[in-house]
Amino acid sequence: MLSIGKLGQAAGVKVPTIRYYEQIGLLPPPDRSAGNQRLYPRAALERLSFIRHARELGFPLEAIRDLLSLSDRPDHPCEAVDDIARAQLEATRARIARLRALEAELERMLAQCASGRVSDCRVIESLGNHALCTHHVEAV
Amino acid sequence: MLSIGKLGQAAGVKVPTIRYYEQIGLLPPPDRSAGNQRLYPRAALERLSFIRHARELGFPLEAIRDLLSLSDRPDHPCEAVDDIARAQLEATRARIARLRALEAELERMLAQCASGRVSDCRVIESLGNHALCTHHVEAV
DNA sequence: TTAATCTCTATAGCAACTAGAGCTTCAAGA
DNA sequence: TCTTGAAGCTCTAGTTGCTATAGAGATTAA
Ligand SMILES: [Zn+2]
Ligand SMILES: [Zn+2]
Ligand SMILES: [Zn+2]
Ligand SMILES: [Zn+2]
Repeated sequence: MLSIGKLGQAAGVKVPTIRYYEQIGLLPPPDRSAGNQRLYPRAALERLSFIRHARELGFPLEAIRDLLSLSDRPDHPCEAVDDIARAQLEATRARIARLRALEAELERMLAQCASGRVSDCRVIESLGNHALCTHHVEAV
Repeated sequence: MLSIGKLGQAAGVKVPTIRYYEQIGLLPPPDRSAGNQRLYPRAALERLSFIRHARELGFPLEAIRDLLSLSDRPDHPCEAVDDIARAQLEATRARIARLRALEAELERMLAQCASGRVSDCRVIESLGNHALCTHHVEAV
């Protein structure tokens, strides 16, 4: 059995985060010691590592909740799992596309600035005048 | 003079957002009508458009606050302005790099899945077993 | 004049944690 | 056995950048 601190260390998750996951129902409440401290079985480490890995990949907690409950049904087809992963891939690609447009605009602004006085700064000018943008992406 | 609604429409910013910007000191409190409604001069539209454009480019509000106060000193050198923009460019590039690594890992997971049962799903397996990842990026 | 539309303040909520206060429990050394 | 310090407990509030709601008052058009 693991204390919350050991579990956190083993999974690479901070202690308050574990308690937070329990609070929102992502981790089941574990048994307690005589002194009311949480004691986790080995299985909790697997589950928490799964969550951590999915978080690193950008899955929102709601998606992770679904993935976890799907993984409890090993005999079902994995279509729903793959759908969630595909949605995450799509979201990731959309964010990349948006950020690349922002990168290009920032680069352009900086390249045009001759680094003189603020009154001549192309960065300030471009920010103030939307029309100076060659391309534009709406918020996603 | 513009009402808050007209200002919001003109700048493409929602009314509660304008009030929020005033609350956090990003926009100066405007004069009020006899009936206590906000009345904005034309200059407020410029300022708000500047903020909106910077937000679209991903600048955090704190950076925008700095940009605005720098733009009030036209005779100063624009170094500090360019520094902020460069920092934003760097942050954008870092996020892109991270997202591209995530994209690759999601692609790999999905490509390897034969779409059978959950017990054989490579997506679930990869999420559960960190060691299956070929590359990895720490959170930024 | 009356109805529709705006605007006002204040409060609460979102994601996904993080930090702190003030307390209790536990493990190891003297 | 006692003591000390780390680790644990609960609860609340803060983070970022808004958005939503409620209930009231102001303004405008027909
Ligand atoms: Zn410049
Ligand atoms: Zn632009
Ligand atoms: Zn699958
Ligand atoms: Zn991985």
